[in-house]
Amino acid sequence: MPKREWDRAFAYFKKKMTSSRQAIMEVFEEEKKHLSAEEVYDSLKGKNQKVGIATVYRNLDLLTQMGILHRVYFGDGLEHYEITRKPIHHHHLVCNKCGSVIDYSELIEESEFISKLEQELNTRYNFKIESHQMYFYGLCKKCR
Amino acid sequence: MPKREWDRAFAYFKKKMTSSRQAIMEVFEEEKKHLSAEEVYDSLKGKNQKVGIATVYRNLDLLTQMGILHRVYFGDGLEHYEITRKPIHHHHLVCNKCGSVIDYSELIEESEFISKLEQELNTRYNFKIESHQMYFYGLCKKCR
DNA sequence: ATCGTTGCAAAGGCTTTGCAACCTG
DNA sequence: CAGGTTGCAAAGCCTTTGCAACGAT
Repeated sequence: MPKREWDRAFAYFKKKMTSSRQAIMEVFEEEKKHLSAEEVYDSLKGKNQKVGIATVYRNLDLLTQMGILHRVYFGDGLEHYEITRKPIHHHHLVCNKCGSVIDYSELIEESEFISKLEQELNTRYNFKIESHQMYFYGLCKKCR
Repeated sequence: MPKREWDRAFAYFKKKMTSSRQAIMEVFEEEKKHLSAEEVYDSLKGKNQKVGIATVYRNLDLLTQMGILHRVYFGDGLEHYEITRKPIHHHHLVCNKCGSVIDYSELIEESEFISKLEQELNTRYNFKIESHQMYFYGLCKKCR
């Protein structure tokens, strides 16, 4: 959020801070959820910010590489993006019927458990786990 | 695997057992991993089984709906499919650099933990969780 | 014989790319 | 000013669909 941090991050990656990028980040800060490229594009149009769809894709990709956003996938054929909020991870409950998605913050026991699990997996498979994603599929309140 | 079970399953869903379907399932049984539609298609071609790509897609979809296969997504833009092996779930370690994927079977403590977690989430969000998927991203043995 | 299934090619949907004009540091 | 960034349209991919011929029950 603080504009300073943005500038620093962009400088570090040798990227420029443009109005498109700022506008895209504002969309995520306002909507606070997982958005597809087209949803971001539409949201910008609604705010009279004329940003081409290609630019939206390019910047979602850039912001993902910078670690500011990350991709999530719910099985509907589109990539979605959400703000990376450290250190609070969140996972998703996806409704198999209506496709709605509930975000929930990792419970404390859960974070602890996963952390231990990651250590175990790192050892066992000589891996270096950097992040994880968990999806639960089922029926939501309305559809069950 | 037992052909009998297939016949029963297909009869139940009012579908016919065709040579294409049998060939597709054989590919999964032989290769025993997550395959994309095109990988299945290529594998069939290699076996001199002429099955159109559209048929591959249609049957992967059908088999998924029947619960025989399920979809997984590793972030590379393609859907992958794998055989559903009850009751042993497995999760994935995905390398951010080379894209390789390691499958590992859920550890016992893990199954237990997730099971409890699912109950908690069902109560908390009035959900009915039917399945889950977990992905760990990082660097593999070769790339770390 | 009926009705699901297949192949082919065309269409569709999401994402990427080429390139000239534009803007930031 | 130099070099990253943008918009537009075209191209690229993966996936789905229409339709006539085919095949399983």
